[in-house]
Amino acid sequence: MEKIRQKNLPADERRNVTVEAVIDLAASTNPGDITTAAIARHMKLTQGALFRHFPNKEAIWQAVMRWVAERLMTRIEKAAEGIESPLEAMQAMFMAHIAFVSEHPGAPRMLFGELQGAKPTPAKRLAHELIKQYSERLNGLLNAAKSRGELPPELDNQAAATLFIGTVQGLIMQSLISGDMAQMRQAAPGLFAIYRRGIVHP
Amino acid sequence: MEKIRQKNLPADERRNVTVEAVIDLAASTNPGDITTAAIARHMKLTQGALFRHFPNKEAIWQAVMRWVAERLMTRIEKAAEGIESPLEAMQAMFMAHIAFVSEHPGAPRMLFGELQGAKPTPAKRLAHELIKQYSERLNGLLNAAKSRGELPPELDNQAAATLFIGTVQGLIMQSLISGDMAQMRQAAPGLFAIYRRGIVHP
DNA sequence: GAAAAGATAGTGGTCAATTACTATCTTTAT
DNA sequence: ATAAAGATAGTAATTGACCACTATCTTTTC
Repeated sequence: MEKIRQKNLPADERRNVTVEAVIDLAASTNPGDITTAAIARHMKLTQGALFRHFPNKEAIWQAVMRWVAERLMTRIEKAAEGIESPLEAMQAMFMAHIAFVSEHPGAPRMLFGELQGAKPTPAKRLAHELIKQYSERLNGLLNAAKSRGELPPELDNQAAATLFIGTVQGLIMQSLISGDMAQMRQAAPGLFAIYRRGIVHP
Repeated sequence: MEKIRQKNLPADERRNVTVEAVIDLAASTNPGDITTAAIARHMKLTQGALFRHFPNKEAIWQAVMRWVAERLMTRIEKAAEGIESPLEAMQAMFMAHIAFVSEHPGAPRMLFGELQGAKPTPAKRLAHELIKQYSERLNGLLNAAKSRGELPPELDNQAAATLFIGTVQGLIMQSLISGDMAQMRQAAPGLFAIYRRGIVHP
């Protein structure tokens, strides 16, 4: 009594497969150009069947953003876990972020694509929350580093946090443009080294 | 003999107006969602009339990218002109870039939007050329700074150039997200200061 | 008055979403 | 145990909205 090929997946699992299909497609397609037909084709389903599990396309996008936010944040938290030095923790977060993106190139593209949008869709709200959570985490680490004497007290937290995120975003952008994700992991340590010297010095 | 209201513009000028209309719309609309109808409406023209001046939509996008590349590069060249210190020149370029973007928020969105695309359109080729030209300019300045003793010779040019562009891109991204362009010009000096300390220090 | 620029009204194609139907799995009654 | 009944998942065809682009007629400009 073996399940060789399970054609009909339960609803929950089908939704998960859908999200992964979108992330997959986003690695090589502009998110705005991903059609429901393309998603369905990629998971070997008919286009109409998608709407048995999602009320509309926007709901799919929402599910994808939730997936990205959850996976990215837990990945970053885990990386920083148990590291006593805040500066070292920031470096670990940086590397974990880059590693996550190099495994899922579609993830940042969905995020950027959503943030570029004009009107406030539910998916965009999720993207905003992710960025906000990220910034607050960084701000906490910067303050901790200051009270431990690892960073000068006069450092502008806002600027330091913006530059951290900007460095990640910039590196991702360059890699997306060149299409070479391996290069990203290689360049990451050098970039963080420059950033670190910039915030450490008086 | 006064031209109070010239309804029918000559072809050249109409093309310029079209490009400006697209940049204008891109400030508040995802580039991929800008329709020819929206462009025409924004310049108080009927949709079909656009195709008297452009063979197709792709040609419009090409013209826009040319506009962005030309204006941005001349702006940056002018800013660095006559500054003897390469590091000071880089700072001037940084500020000029930020100023340009804050005046034309649609410009970086068109650029990013085009670079995200999968297949190689003519407009995307132009975008690539812009980035390449920019990188080479930076590389030259970094080398000049090294031979003048303003930067340590062991500095990784590739990393420094990536971080420069990344810093600009990251700042732009954050401002696009918050929708506050004034904040960008305010935050720019602090960001460049951190970057500068990062590359100067041994 | 001729050429250039614009208005009007289409065309074919693509997309998200809907509908009517079929297949497959699960539960329940005997 | 097993067949009937109900629930769940998927198919195939269609719909209406919208889009880039075109053909034809009208107005403006020199």
